[in-house]
Amino acid sequence: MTIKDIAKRCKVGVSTVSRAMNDHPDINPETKAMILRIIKESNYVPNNSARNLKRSDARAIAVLIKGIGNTFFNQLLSIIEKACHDRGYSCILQRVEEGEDEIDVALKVAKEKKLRGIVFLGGNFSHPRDKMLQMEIPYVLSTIYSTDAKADACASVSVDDFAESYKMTDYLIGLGHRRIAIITACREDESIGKLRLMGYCRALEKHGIPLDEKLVCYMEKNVDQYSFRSGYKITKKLLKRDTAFTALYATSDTLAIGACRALKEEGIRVPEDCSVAGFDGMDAGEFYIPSITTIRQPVEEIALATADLLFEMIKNKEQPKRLIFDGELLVRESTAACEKTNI
Amino acid sequence: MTIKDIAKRCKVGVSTVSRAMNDHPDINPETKAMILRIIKESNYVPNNSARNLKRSDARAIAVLIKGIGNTFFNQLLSIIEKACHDRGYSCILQRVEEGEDEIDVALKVAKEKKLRGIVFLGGNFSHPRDKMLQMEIPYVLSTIYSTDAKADACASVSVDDFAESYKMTDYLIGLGHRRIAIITACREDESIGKLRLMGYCRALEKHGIPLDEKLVCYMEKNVDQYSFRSGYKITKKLLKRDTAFTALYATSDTLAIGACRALKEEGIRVPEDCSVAGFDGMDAGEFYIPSITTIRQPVEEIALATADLLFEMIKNKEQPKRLIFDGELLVRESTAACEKTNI
DNA sequence: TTGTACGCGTTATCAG
DNA sequence: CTGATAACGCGTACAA
Repeated sequence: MTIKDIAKRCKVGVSTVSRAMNDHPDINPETKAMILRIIKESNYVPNNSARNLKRSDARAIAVLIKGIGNTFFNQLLSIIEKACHDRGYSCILQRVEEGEDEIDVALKVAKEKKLRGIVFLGGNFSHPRDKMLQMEIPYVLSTIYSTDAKADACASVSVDDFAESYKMTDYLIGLGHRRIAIITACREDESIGKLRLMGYCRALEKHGIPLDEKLVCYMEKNVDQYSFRSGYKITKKLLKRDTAFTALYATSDTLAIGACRALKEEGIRVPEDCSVAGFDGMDAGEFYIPSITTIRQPVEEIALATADLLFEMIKNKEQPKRLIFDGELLVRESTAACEKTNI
Repeated sequence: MTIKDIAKRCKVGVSTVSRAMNDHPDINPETKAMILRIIKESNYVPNNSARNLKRSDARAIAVLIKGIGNTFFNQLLSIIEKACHDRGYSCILQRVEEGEDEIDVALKVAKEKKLRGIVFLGGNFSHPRDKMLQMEIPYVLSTIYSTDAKADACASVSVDDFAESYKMTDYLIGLGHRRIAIITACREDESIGKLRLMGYCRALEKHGIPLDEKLVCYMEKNVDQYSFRSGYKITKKLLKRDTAFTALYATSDTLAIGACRALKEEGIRVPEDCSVAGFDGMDAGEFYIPSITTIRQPVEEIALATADLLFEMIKNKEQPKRLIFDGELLVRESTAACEKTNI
């Protein structure tokens, strides 16, 4: 069943059928209606490959995700996909393995699939400039940001991870905590992980609290990074170090939940003996017992803005820009004032 | 940059280039090496659309997911995608909206994308026979199953939801519970939701416990079905009914977690005042406090078997078959012996 | 407003 | 072993 068969059945030329399908203006509305009806009856579906071959591009974008286990991305993806759908675009999901270079992957699929744009979710985003320049189609980093100075040219949508992380640390300090452990990304991180760590450091500094490296727990590289298990394991390790702390700031809600479990198993109560805070504002943290104090990222807004920005860049060739949304400190059950005055 | 350009650069015909790219036997190894080198140097990537247009099929399968929020599917997807990758197949992710008909979607994308096979995740799978017959390419239901009698013709890989649900209910009864509430799928469910409910009913029956409809909580349709929030809301409603129960069996771990939160807010302790059990064996349940007693589905095995079965059907045109894996009852902290003897 | 004919980039079938 | 050439299904100048 091809466009020719439909043309025959309708007793018209193929171009007329094509016009009917693609909402072209130059067509008699009646012929169009008739053709559309017959198409439906014959349940004919145009061959995508042939269309794309003809069209210079595929009317599609791709979302590249590094670290797909991360539930946080699912919500984003969901909304972005809908935004594409509404605009008549296809949305191709492409996962990037932990070790892979996202730009290489992007370059390849962009050519292969003739994409019009790309959204990057997750991963470290620091790449040599010449590589970035190879990217000829618009792209947006969503909920990530490169700490790289050269990165200003990148379009991105996110919260200000540095400021939000500062906010959380400041809040913990305000509760009287002085010895605050942090679970952060791997040492090599040049993205939000680093920014969140920097926010933490800055807050300590402002309050005249010296940074204790023994309280900084880096995630392992190439392991399921922001996962329950990761938070659990790291906290267990931290406890073995025998370094006192009255608060634990995990840089994601999943990590925080894993941490709570580890603390509980060692007989440490949250928040009575130790406060725990997360980041992201995921559902899981809301229903956890105790519910997790966190920074809520406005996921819907971020996702919508990501799509809007990308499509603006596609349509109007606008310059890339950096959009920043406010996070919200959600104080819940897992944090409390510091009782111990002399640690 | 097309195959022709490469041919020119290499001073050979296009067919030779094609042969080099596609590992055809009839080619001089040296020419091949040379061509491959030049391809790499020019960083040329063949146009997928053109390939697929020529090829009768796209060397791709699709995974159709209904209810993508469900974290459970992510693990499956991850493994299935890898299996595809290893076999040189593309894996296309296609989400199905809650109200959509998965077969319609499948039929459409199968044609559009010239797929070789389809995996279905989630959703109710009861469709009129003639519709099923329209599916000309192999397909496998993974972790779902149709309760429809006509469904025997479907290939499927899952646990025996009926038996596993029976197992869980039987375990709770063994702890001395008599009044066991259940959170189950929506009333219209004809898939695993119904099976799990049936397993529950059967277990009660075996032990001579009459079914109390007031203890059966159906999820709402068209709402994020197996979610934390859903479990939370339903449990709140259940508590308002003022019907006594000493155990609550939620048919997914996420539901169970939401339920625990609701119970806690009403001052009901888990497991002291009320036992809570889940289903699936997801990470979230393991790290929850209290950790959730559950039936673990062997996700990796199921995913692997799904891919194996599908590719067998694609390659050898094997008959569809039904594969069943054993679930595992994981007794954790959320369940305990029933203390109250006279309810 | 409609139809004809060409070409998009690739692979497969030939004939050399 | 290699090269020319005909499809694949569709969109679109261009002619009618």
